[in-house]
This record gives sequence, C-alpha cells and structure tokens, in this order.
Amino acid sequence: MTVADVSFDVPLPHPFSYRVPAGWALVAGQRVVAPLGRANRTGVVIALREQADDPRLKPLLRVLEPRPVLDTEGLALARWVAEQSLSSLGGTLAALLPPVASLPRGEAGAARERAALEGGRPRAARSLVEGAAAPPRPALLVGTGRETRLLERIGAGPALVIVPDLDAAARWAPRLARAGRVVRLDSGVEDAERAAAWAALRSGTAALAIGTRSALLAPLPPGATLALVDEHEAAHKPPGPPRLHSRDVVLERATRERLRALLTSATPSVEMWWRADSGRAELSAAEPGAWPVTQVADTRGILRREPLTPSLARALRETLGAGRRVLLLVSRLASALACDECGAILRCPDCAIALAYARAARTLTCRVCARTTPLPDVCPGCRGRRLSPFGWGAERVEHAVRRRFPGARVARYDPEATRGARADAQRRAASEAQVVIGTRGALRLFGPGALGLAGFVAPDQLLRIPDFRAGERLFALVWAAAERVVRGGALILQSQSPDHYVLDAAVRQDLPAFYRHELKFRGELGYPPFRRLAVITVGAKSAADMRRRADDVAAALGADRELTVYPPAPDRRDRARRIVVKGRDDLSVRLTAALAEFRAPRARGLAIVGVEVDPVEWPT
DNA sequence: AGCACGCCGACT
DNA sequence: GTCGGCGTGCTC
Repeated sequence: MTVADVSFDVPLPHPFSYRVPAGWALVAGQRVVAPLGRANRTGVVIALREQADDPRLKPLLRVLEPRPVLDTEGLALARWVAEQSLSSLGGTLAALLPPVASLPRGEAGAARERAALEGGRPRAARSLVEGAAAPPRPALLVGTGRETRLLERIGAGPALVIVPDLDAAARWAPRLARAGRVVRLDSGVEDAERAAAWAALRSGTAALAIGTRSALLAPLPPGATLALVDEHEAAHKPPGPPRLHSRDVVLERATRERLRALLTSATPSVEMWWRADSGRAELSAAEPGAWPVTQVADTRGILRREPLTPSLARALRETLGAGRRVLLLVSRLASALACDECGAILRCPDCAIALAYARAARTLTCRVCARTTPLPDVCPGCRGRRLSPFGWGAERVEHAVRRRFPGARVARYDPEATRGARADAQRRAASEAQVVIGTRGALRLFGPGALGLAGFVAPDQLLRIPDFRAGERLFALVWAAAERVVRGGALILQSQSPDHYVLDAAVRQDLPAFYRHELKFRGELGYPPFRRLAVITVGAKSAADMRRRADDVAAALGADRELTVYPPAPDRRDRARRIVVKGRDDLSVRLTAALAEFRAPRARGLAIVGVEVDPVEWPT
C-alpha cells in the first residue's frame, strides 16, 4: 500500500504516517486533512512510500488543494530551515505556507481529480536543463536610490519581494505595480487573496509578488529575482517559526534554485556586509547623497539636569523658527531615580532591575513585574533625602522641552505613550507636532526629508546595553534618522563619548568605516559573522533540579570540542538557566547531536525550554 | 500544541 | 458524596 508521511503544526520532530486511499494520485508537498489524536487536522505530505499493509495506519481523509503548495525544492528548503533552527518541520511549514483557499462547494472532488492529473508533474529537471551554471552572486544594494535601483533590476519580473512588515508591504505594492500586475502574499490582505496570489505565481499569471517572511517559499520560475528589503531589520526574524532570519532563507533559496538575490539596506547587517566584503556578494553602492549638517555634542559633565546641550537647544530654536519639524530620539530606557547621597539607583526588590521613574504620576514602576509604588521620600538604602532622576526617558525630556519652548507643539511618541486608550489621540498629536520626542518607532512618522532636525539626546544609553549588536543597532538608527532630515537640516548626537566609532562613522557618512571597526571587534571577540551563536534555555520545577539539568546540558555541549560553551546564567527572573554557545557554520548540526538526549520525547520534565540559533535580540 | 486520563481539595 | 486542579503521556 501507499503510505504518506504527514507533517503537522505540532512541536514534534517526526511526521505521522497514513494510508493513502486507493485511486489517489498524491504527491509530496500537497496539504491533506487527516485524523490526529481526536481531531482532524491539516498537514503537509512530506513523503510517499510503498510498504506492506499495516492495519494500524489510518487513512487520509481528503486532499485540500488540487496542486501541491510546495514543490520538492520548497519542501527541501523548509526542511533545511527546520534543521538549521532546531525546530519542527510541521511548525516551520505552517509558518511558510499560504492560508488554505476555500474551494467553492462541490469542487473538492474535482480538485482531487485535477490533483491526479497535474499534481505529479515535477516542476523541474530545472537544474539539469540549466546545467552547471554558477548561481548569480547575491547583490547588496546600499546608499541613496537603493530602492529605485532595486525596482530597476526587478523590472517586470518575475520577482518576489520580501519586506519586513505589513506597512512596508502596503507601501511597496503600488511601487512595484508600475511594472506589472502585483499580487500580495502578506497577511495585510484577505486569506482568499493570499491563496490566489500563491496560485497566480505558480501558474505564471502574475510575475510580481510582495510578501513578508511567510512568503519566502512562494513558487518562482527559473531565473526569477528574490528580493529582501531592509535586510538589517530585526523584523525579519521575529519570535516564532520560521525561526531563521529571512536573509538566511533568501540566500539559501537563491543558491539552491539559482535565483538572483537582491538585498537592500541603508545599513546592512554586519553579517551581510562581511559577505560582500569577502566577495560572496556584490556590493552595489552609490555616490553619497545629501547628508545633514552633523555634529556630536559633548555632554560630559553637563547633562545631569538638562537634556539639551547648547548646540541642540540652538538647533531646535532655529529649526522651529524655520517652520520645520524636529525629532528628539531618546533611548527606550526610561529614567530611573538615583540617590545623590549613596549613589544607588532605586531597584525593584523582587526583580533587581532599575525602577522606571514617571515624573507626572510621581511613581516608580518595575518593567518586569509591573509593581508600581509612589515616589519615596528617602532612599531605601541610606535614608538619604536627596533623590534625583537619572537618565533621559521620553517623559523627562518632554517636560524639559516644554519648559524651554513653551510655544511649541510638543508630543511624545514611544511605546508607553502609544499604548492603551489614548493611543490614537497620542499618535495624531505626534503626527501634527512640531517637536516629537520618541524612541526608534517614532521614525515611522517621518518620510525622507520630513525633518529639519534630528537630535539624539543620550544615545550612550543604547551603547551600554549588554548586547554585542548595540553598536550596530545605534548606527542603523542614527543613519535612518539622518536619511529623514531635509537637505540643509541638522543631525545632532549628544554623547559622553564623542569619539565613539559609531557616532564618528555616522557623522562622516562613512559606511565602510563603521563596518571596519565593527568587524575588527567582532573578530577579536568571536562574534558573528565569524562565529555563530545559540542560546539554550533550560528550565525545571525546582531550583536545584534546574541547576543540575543546566549543568548536564552544558556538559553535553562542552563535550563537543568545536563548541565554545559559557557557564549557565540565570534567566527569566531566575526561573531558568541560559547557556550561550558559540560555534562555526555547522553549529546547528552539532547542537542537534549534542542536545539529542535532552530533546528526546521521553526526556520528560521540561528540561530544555528553548534553543535559539543566531539570535538577533540578545536576551536580557 | 491539543486533549485525554488520572488522582487529591472545596463545594451544590 | 461530586466538580475540577493541572501533572503526565499520546497522537500515525
């Protein structure tokens, strides 16, 4: 009998086997409905095989679509993604497939017949036809006009453009539409439209498609272009499956299927820059475009009670006078409260992190456990009476700016302010304000050239975050702000370390200078792109159990001499242990081998909570 | 992940 | 005497 191995969206490493009813012409890559446990669930056929009759196997119930959503290559790529990220194939597939198209009633049977007719046709002896031609080198498009250059290279397609989020999908669709019919694969459109888009790409009715990471496996004809917009964006690797950065999937797919990969970014990831630097990608740069008048204002010794240096205050006044808009960027770190007598920062007694100081409400709030207390009169440590704010959160800066510029329309735009009931009002106020004080997310309010002045109040706070990508992230942020400043406008960076290479490279609009420094530092400390990282989280019921299990896992990893294993460190408010591992290109394979005994289904007791390969956000 | 089965506390 | 807590185990 014929048996189908079916992968479901369950966190299990293995597929389930079913009997294929006689007369079905099923192929791998088709979605089917089959009984699993007590329910009927949708899964993907990942393999078909002949074997002796086994009465224990249940039959498949029905085929969902006339044709496979994935061809053999797509299936193989999904398997690669799952292996690389140490996650289940079923979950990975579920995240990389379009919604199921709802067939009009009565067509289901017909669909099955069509499947029999055309489903089995393998989509390519493609690589044979094209022989051993080397796959085109990926191109990295940086600098001014990179998006126009991307559109030029794409032409009328065939091409699939992957963008970081739904907003970007909505923005890109009309731009792409100037060259031909564009279909959308992102969840910003109805399910039926997404499903139809996938089908249109496969049949060739549409040659241009746009989507987010869920579209990474959408069908493309030979010779097509696979584009990734804003390659450096963390949104290309959000939590959840597929647990790889879209960049890695794009590059791998392009190599396997000989597609042309095009990636754009104002400030590429260090990984991608290194790839171009070492000749494994073409760097398409441009003559430097307009850049704001940029200045680093030294804040050493003068920023305790006043967030604006004379330079920034003057620029603010002039910009407002010229009728242009101002964005003051604050780090997402809120202000804290410090004791002037003993020097301590007030911390949450439970979580040990600095309490966030809310000036207007006169409260202290813990960001982890949400405990809120009224402002104390004295320092809990030394009973000192002089408590003063420390660090420049949005609220404190807003207060200072209002005091200094009483006539200006000032609005705050940060995650705090744009949450809850007043969110809409706040957003509207920010879109009309002359001075916006906000975090990174506030950049979305401004298009290119929309700002007269961008000012970074205390970017040092972002550099102090214990994450090896802190510099890269600040550089990207400064650059993104600079690109939004109008020709002749100003960019002011306040800092206690005015010579820092991140600031220096941004001031001089010198992309290579930043990467030179950054690569040197990454190389010396063994960080990506020179080593790969993974974070393994271990949990257990009791503290002692957790410690023992974490030590066991660390020991198993350490037995592989190719891996560098760091000692288990407290995580999740000390409810888990975190083990950082460094390895080489084969990190995933080695992790899979070393962790096998802990990840086995029968290894009960919730030993391993999570494995995160190539983390983008450092866990704090 | 669901969703069962399976043994110990506060309720009509 | 039951309803229900979520610990443990299975799903072809």
